Amino acid sequence: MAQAPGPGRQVQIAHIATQHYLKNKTRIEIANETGLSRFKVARLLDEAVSTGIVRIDIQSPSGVRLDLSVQLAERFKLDHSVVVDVPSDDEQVLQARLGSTVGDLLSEILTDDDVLGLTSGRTLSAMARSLTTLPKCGVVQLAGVAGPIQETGLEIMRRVSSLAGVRPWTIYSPLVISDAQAALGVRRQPDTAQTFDQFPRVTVAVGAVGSWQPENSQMMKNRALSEEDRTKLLERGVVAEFGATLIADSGEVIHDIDDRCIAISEEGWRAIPAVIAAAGGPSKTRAIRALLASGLIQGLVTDSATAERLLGG
Amino acid sequence: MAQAPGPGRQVQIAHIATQHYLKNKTRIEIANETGLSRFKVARLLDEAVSTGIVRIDIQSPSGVRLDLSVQLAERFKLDHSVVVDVPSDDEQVLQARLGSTVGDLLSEILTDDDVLGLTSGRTLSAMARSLTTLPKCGVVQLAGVAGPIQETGLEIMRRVSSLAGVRPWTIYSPLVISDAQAALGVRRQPDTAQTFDQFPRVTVAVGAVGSWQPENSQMMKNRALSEEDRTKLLERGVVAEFGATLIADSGEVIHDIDDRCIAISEEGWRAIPAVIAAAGGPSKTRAIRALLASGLIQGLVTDSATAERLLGG
DNA sequence: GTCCATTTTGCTCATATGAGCAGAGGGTAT
DNA sequence: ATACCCTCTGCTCATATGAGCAAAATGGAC
Repeated sequence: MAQAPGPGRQVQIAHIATQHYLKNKTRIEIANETGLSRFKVARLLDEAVSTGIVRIDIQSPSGVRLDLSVQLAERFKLDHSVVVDVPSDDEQVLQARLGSTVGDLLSEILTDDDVLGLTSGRTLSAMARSLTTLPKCGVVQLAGVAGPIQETGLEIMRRVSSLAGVRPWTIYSPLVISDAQAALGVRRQPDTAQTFDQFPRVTVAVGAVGSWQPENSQMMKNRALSEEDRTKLLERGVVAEFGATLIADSGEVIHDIDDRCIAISEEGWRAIPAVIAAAGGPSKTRAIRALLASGLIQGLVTDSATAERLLGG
Repeated sequence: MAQAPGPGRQVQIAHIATQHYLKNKTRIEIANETGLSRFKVARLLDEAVSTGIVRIDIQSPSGVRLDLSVQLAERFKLDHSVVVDVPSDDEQVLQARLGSTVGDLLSEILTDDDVLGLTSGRTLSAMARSLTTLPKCGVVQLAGVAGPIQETGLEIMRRVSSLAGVRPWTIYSPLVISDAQAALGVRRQPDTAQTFDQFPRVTVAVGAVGSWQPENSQMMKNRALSEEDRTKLLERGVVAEFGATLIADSGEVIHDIDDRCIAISEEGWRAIPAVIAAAGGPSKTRAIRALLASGLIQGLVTDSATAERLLGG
């Protein structure tokens, strides 16, 4: 007689469920109080959940979308996943929110023993502005400045290392150089060489994501990249950049201009135990998906609309 | 360091809570998968609930307000309590809904061994109309017909006993008689006397509630009650009637016209193991409260607005 | 670097719980 | 009334869990 329970039974179930789930009584205590066996109480509690009388939800009291965060972490095998609601479509608001969230995450994760690696970008600028405290960890710049405005990237390094109370390892160079020969010259400069020497020591890294298709990337705007360069790379299937690492939809890394870039290499990324990307918005979803497919990252901080797109298909 | 958890810890808590509460993994299984101790997992699960990340609610998937039902039962020490949402203020809609609900409750409770006692009233008419099946229990009319329309009360008895497949014990009499002497005569009639003889056998009773203050009562309209009668009884503090049993706010039963009434007595009610009242609406709330205070009933079927008024103070 | 206070952690052992099963109970057909 | 099938119930025993406590860890003051 698997029919729906009548009102009396429903109230009985609700009473027992209230005692257990809301008042933390054991099944044996409830059995003693109601005259039922503990087996019967257990079955009624199971029924309370299966009929929807008891509903257990993972809520998000603090604005972090915990449900989506857990789903992303499981789907993409991430060690760190934080999804936040961002009520505005404005890209600056989004970057500010993602920046402050990844800053909060770093404050939790980092210890004095860590070495923090950073790329550049507006999301990381927002992160640097929102941070208020860091442990005394190392701070290493992982890539030259992607965009036309050098000062922004250097401001990130200045601010973060100041909070950590350490001297930063910086790169006074653009991200992309006109030719491989000149890039060799840049890498030979003592300051840059010393920073590159720090790359293997990095234990936690945070990077922004550039999108090539659709175009939303500081690197693409870099004048050392000719129109021919861009066309060729798009034809090769580039859809994302992480530092200067170029990635196709499949996750394949495309190495065509590695020798012209002043940034950590693919192998360098893969040697870092905890790599976290901070990015979101409709124009970056494809790029984020490609980055996830590359296996380069162990963490992602994004917004809920992007998370839903990533999870949906 | 009792500060709010950061985003990373919140997601960790949400992950663990998801595994336990939604995927039914034990604390030991989760400990093995995450590398944490089972004690730590237990503490994180406690924190999930205390911070509101996990929320456990008693829902009402079927229209029975289980939360209010449980609260009423606990507050007023009721064995049976069913509260339903009634979206309309119309009294007929309310009575129909309460009638069908108490019918459902009876279908659950009654067995062949029971003897069902019934008063009259529109709520019980609705109950009789909505019932589709009953066990082969006895059916006893507990009170003469309160209102001016005799046929309605008899229709309840006819229909209910037909569903039970038994011959009903009826009372062909009004509820109130002009004087005690005449009432003695009515009780001496063989059919009525035999029905009264069944009263001690009743195991489950359902009654509607009449309100005297504010006035919403079929009994008050009974022409055997003079204006002087009514005035005197109101002065004595009557606010409710149950069958013909008159009750004051305090729950005290007022016996002034017992000898003129053709109905089960207070002692008769108190001898029945399961007495259920079915009533609701703003005009009956005070009466229901008085009835609850009397200790005459072990069950109540009402609407959610009335339940909230009863619970509110 | 040391000391102290507070918080966090892992433990023992008694109690709570669940999975699978055998027996009891209920309903329907004959 | 009896037989049969399905559902429900209470059981055993291995496993899960919690309360209270001692030890370890952490952070701040000096």
